[in-house]
Amino acid sequence: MRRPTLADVGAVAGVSAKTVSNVMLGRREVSEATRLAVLAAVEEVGYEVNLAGRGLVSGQTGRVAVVVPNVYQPYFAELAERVILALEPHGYTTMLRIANGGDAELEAVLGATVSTVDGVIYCPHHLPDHDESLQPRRPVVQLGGAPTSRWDCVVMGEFEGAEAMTRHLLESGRRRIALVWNSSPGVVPHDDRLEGHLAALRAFGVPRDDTLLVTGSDWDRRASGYEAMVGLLRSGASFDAALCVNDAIAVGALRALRRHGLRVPDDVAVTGFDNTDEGEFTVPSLSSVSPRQEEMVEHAVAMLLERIAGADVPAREVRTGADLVLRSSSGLPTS
Amino acid sequence: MRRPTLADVGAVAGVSAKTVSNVMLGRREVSEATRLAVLAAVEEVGYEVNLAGRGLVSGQTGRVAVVVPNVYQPYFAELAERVILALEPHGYTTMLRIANGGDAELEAVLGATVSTVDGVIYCPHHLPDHDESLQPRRPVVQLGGAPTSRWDCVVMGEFEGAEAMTRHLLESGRRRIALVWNSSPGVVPHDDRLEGHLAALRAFGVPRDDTLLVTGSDWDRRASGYEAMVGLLRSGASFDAALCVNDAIAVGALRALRRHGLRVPDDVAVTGFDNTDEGEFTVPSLSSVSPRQEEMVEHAVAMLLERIAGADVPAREVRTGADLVLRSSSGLPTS
DNA sequence: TCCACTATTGACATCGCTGAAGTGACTCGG
DNA sequence: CCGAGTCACTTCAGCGATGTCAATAGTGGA
Repeated sequence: MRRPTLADVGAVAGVSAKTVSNVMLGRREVSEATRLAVLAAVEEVGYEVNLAGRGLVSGQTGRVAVVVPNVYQPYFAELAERVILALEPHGYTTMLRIANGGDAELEAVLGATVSTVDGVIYCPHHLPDHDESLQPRRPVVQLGGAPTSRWDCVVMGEFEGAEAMTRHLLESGRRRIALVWNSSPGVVPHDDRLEGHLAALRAFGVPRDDTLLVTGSDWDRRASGYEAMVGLLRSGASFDAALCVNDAIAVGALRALRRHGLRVPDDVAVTGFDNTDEGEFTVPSLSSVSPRQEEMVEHAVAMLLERIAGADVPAREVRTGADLVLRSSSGLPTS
Repeated sequence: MRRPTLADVGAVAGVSAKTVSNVMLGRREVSEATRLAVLAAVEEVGYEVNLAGRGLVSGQTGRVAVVVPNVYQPYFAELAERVILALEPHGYTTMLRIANGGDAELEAVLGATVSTVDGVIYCPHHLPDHDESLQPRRPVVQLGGAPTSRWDCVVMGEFEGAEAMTRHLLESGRRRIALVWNSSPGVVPHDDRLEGHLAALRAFGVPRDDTLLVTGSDWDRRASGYEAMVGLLRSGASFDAALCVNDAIAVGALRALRRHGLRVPDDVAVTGFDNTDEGEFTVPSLSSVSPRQEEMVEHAVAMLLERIAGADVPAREVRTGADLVLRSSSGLPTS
C-alpha cells in the first residue's frame, strides 16, 4: 500500500496538490472552506508530509548530528540527553553518532553521513589536531574538550575548576595531592586543568612533585581509574589527596583505595570532575567540579542554530564557569 | 557555493549524470576507463551523494529511530549504545529519540517523525496499553519491557531472573526479602518478575509478606531507590534482604541502608537488576541479574532488518535468558 | 562487407514537494 | 462600463537521484 502523497489528498479534496501543500504549510492564501476540505481529506487518506521531498527542495534536513565517544559514561550520556532535548523545541531531531578514537571522530564530524544533517554538535574525546585543512561541510560546534579555533566551541572553565578544587584541598590541609590524570597517546591533554592545579599549588607555596602524577590507560572507564590508583599505591608514593580527571576515574580510584584499606577522606581525599549523578551515591559521596552543563549546551545549541541560519562569522569560543560541589570524599580528615 | 551534483561530476568527466550514478552505485555496466574518469571527477569536485534525492527515489531513508526514555540511566545508555553500534555495520544511522511517559513514547513510536526513518527500535518505560488500534506506520521492534503482541518484541527472562535471584537469597539463608519495586501509575508492571520471585518463595515454603513490598515514586532514579528504602526502614518492617527492581534503585537503597547504619550484606543483602557497569564499583559491589543485552540487541536488530526488508509475518516474541552476577552485596552475613 | 549482437552510455520520466508565475473570477473606484 | 487589483487556486519547473529503455559504438562471424 503506497504512502499517500499530496496529489492523493488533492484528488480526494478536489483541489490541486499545491493547494494541499499550502494548507500543510499553513499559508494564508487558502479559503477557510478549502482548508477544512483539505484537512478532512488528509485525515481520510492518512496523509503525512514526506520530509525527503521537502528536504530536497529546501536543502535542509531538520536534523542535527550529535557526536559523542560513548554513552555508557554518564558524563556523555547526560550531555547527549541535554543536547537532544535542547534541540527538540527548535524542531530538530538528533542523529546520535558514537565515535571514539581520533579517526572515527574526525570521520563522524567531517565525513559523508554529515551530509544528511544540517549541523553537528561534537563532544570530543580523542581528536588529533592534525590536518586542519579538512573543512567540515556543515556547521560544527564543539562542546567540551580542548578549545580550538577550527570551529565554534564551548569549553568549561577547566583552569578555574582545577584551581578551585586544588585550592579547596590545600585549604583542608592536604599537601601531597596526586593527579590521576590521563594522557594516553592521542588523548586531548587537558593542559588547562593541569595549569589550574599548578597555579593553586604555587599560590600555597607547595612544590610540584611529578611522582604524584599518574596516568590511566584510558580516559573514561571506571576500571582505568582503579588501575591507575593501584599503580600509584604500588609505587609507594605518599599522598593525602587525589584529584581525578573525571568522576568515572574517581569512582575507580575510590574502590582501589578501599581495597587497599585506606579510608576516604580520612587517609586520602578524592575529588572528581564533571559532577555526574553517580557521584552523589558513591561511598563516600564524591566531591566534584561541576561544569554547568546546561549552560554549555544552551550556548552550543544557540551557536549551531545561528550557523545553520547562515551566520558567517569567524569561529567563536565560549568559556563557561565551573562550580565546586563538595561532598564527603574531600572532607576534613577528622570526619 | 552549491553542493556538486551528479550532473556537475558528469560535466567534468564528460559523461552523463546517469553514468556517474552507475559508478557511484558500483554497477557493472560501466567500462573501467569511464569508471576511473568518473572517480577522478568525483574527487575533483568533491562530490557526495545527496541522500535526500536517493531516498526520494528508493523510498528508504537509511535511518532507524531508537526510542528510549532517557540516557542518563546506565541501563538505557548501554542499550542505546549497543543498538547504535549494531545498526552501523548494516549501513543504518540512528535517530535517538528521548521519550518518557506514555503519551510521549506513543507519539515517538507512532508519530509523524517516524516517517523519516525506515523502522523503530523501542525501549519502553511507560507505554500504556490503551488503544491498540493505532498502527505504527513503520516496522517496530520493542526491546525490553513487558511482552506484547502488538509488534515484534525481545524481552528478557524476567521470571527466571527474579526467580534465580530470590532463590540465591533464600539459599544464603535470607528469609525476609523486601521488594523495592515500582508501580507508579502508568508504569509497565513487571509482573513476570514478581511471579518469578513468588515462585521461588513458594519453592522454599516461605510465605509472601506484602508489608515487604515497597514502591518508589519513579522507576529509574537512584534517588527514588533511596526514598523507597528510607520509607521501608521508617515503616519498621524487619527484613534481611532487598531485591531491587533495577540497579539504579539498588544504588539508592544501598545508600539509604548505609545512612541508617545498616551493613550490607551483613544486615541486609541487596540485589539489583540489569547488571550495569556501575554495580561493579558500588560499595559493596552489587549483585545483579544480567539481561544478556548483547543477545537482545542482536535479536532486535535482526528482526527489524527483516521487517524493513519486507517480511510480513505476525508479531514475534523472543525471550532471552538472564544470568546472575553475584558480587559482595548479596554475600553471606559472615563475610 | 554487412549483419547480428553485446557492451556501454544517454535521454527521459519519475519520486514528493515547493517556489514562481499564471489564470480566472470577482471587487471596486472612477 | 472599464481597467486595476485582489483572491483563490492551478500549472509548471526543478530540487538530486535512479529505473527504464532506447541509442550508439564496437565486436565477431558469415
